Amino acid sequence: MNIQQLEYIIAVDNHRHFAKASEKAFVTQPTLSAMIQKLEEEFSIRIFDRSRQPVIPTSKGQEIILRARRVLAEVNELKNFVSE
Amino acid sequence: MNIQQLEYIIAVDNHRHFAKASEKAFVTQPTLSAMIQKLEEEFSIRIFDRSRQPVIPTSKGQEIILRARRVLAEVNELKNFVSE
DNA sequence: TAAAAATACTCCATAGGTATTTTAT
DNA sequence: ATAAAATACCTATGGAGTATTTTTA
Repeated sequence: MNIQQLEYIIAVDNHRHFAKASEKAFVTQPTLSAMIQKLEEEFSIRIFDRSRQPVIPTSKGQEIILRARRVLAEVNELKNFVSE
Repeated sequence: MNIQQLEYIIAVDNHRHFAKASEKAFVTQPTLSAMIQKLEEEFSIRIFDRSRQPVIPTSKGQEIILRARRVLAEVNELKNFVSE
């Protein structure tokens, strides 16, 4: 798990669209797809259901997204403190 | 910045000793040193004062360590949720 | 002078890219 | 037929190691 992967899943949750999320995250669609797949494999959990459009988080995925947001909130607090 | 770097600075804060911290973090001393240096360069901040033994955090370093602990606490909550 | 951290390399894992294929609307 | 995600493959960065040198007690 890394911070970028958490940013990627938040971007997908925000846009419900891998390609759009990848733009917002400043990476290509295959990179974002691969990183999210890697996270899902590491966790042995499906975070998003891609079998329908728009892409939607699974119920476990929703819980993970919630916690990922909390991690990133603390990361941002740290970054903000450093850049002051 | 990555999660491991935050774990490394916490390990150093806990042991006030790079070599001991590296053992606890299951990496070698040069790896831990390099990763902390990289973080300090990225932040343009000295986190630890190595000019005396035991190694001691700077005042800014203390604030960073405090926030790093909060990040890692949320990371652990996420990991615990996943492995249940 | 002994213990600790820094430096100098080498290596390899993986994050990221481009091109293309598969899948869903 | 078209838009979206997955897959295949390649590259480059950087995380991690060993060996050695500086630096501090």
